[in-house]
Amino acid sequence: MGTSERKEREKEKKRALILEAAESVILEKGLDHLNMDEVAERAEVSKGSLYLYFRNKTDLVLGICNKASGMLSNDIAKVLTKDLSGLEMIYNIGSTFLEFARSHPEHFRAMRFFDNLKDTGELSESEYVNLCQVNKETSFTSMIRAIQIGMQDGSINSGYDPKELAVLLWATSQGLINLVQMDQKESNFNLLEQHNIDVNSLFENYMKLIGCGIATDKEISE
Amino acid sequence: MGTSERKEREKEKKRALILEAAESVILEKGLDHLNMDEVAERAEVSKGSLYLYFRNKTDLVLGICNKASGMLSNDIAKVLTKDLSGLEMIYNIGSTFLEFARSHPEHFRAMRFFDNLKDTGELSESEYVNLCQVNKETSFTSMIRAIQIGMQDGSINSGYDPKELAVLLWATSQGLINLVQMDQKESNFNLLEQHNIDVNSLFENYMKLIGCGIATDKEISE
DNA sequence: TGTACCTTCTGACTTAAATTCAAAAAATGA
DNA sequence: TCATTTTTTGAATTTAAGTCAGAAGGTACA
Repeated sequence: MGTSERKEREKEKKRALILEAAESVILEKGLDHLNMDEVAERAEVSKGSLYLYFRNKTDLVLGICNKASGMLSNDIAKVLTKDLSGLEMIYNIGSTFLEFARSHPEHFRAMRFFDNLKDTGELSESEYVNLCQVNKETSFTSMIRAIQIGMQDGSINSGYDPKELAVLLWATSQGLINLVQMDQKESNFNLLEQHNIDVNSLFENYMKLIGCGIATDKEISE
Repeated sequence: MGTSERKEREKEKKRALILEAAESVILEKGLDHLNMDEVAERAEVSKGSLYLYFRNKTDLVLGICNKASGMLSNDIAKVLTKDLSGLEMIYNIGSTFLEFARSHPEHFRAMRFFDNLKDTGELSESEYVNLCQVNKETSFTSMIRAIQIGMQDGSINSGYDPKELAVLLWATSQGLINLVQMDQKESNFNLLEQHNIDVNSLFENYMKLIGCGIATDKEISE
């Protein structure tokens, strides 16, 4: 009867609508001022309806994390299509990551929210958990790919296990970006500002530091 | 009349008592199941009293963060008293950091809570904010010191700005430790486990990666 | 010792926000 | 058109933080 398919589609559309409403709240007020009443109001549905489309608030935020991590993993995947050496790809992925966090800070925060949930072990039964995880894995796989390419083309030192190196790059760049993001909010006391450190120079030095560690000797001398 | 001093001391004692109660809840149930009723019960005071000693829940958690960051900064300061090269000190500080996070995961989480507050810009008017920040600065300063020592004794490449390098090391090791901590909680999907990566080997490789970047050539050849 | 005053403590109350659910409204299909 | 199913609603519930008027306990001085 085909009706059910249409309904399914409409349901998805509405779900997307609610997500957009939630995003708009987040962009305006920040993730930790997200509240269900306001989402309902902006999405022009009743509060009760939200819960027909999302299991709970966490589920809703994970929905946003899913969009966010999807965007990021796309951006990262694009790097692999460029005509670059593996090492350059790694640099590029790093910039992409940083650029994403700077231009979508609240989305980036939603991704951290997901990580935090994992950290506390309370992942709930959100269907988005798997989607988020897949997005993350996808980005991560791109990273591994770039490293493998670099090992093949001789731009990256083959002495490391590609996966392990990918984890290292992932974790360290995440740490760096978190710090940068934290420092953007003004406060009476923040590392970068206080020590007069420029983000771009910091990032370059990160690349240099990492670069020294992973590039082949040939590459370094250039 | 001296009474007020005694009272002040007693007030501090009680404050510490409440903090301990809160810590015990956190150790048992995790930071995000901390609730004021339970703290009151364990500290054997009324709920209202909590608010005589702490402005609000955030203030209480920052009190714990203060303890935590104090412990960590002490541990780190100790490294500087050892008879080591600057580069070895940096390694040591890294291990100290990792070790701290592994043995006091909830305290470490409380420190992240502080960072998160800074991130969202809502530091409230907790008196602990400054204390936490000072602790952090202290650790950070130890790091700078170690780097300077290393540049003097020739174990660390002088090509970097010590502060900037310290920020890099700080941020990247934080990122790495966050990842490790996340992965400790079991979940159906986590990077390290899934890719069969051992934490110790990961950490060693981090040191190696970083080491290549910051050590002097002389040092590397050894 | 009694009493006025001050400080600290208490727990019932208020508030805010997430979540539920019985009943209303809308859609479906014979 | 009308019975049945699906979807929506918003008032009610729940939970946990935070408040505050009054109780309890101290202190000082006659």
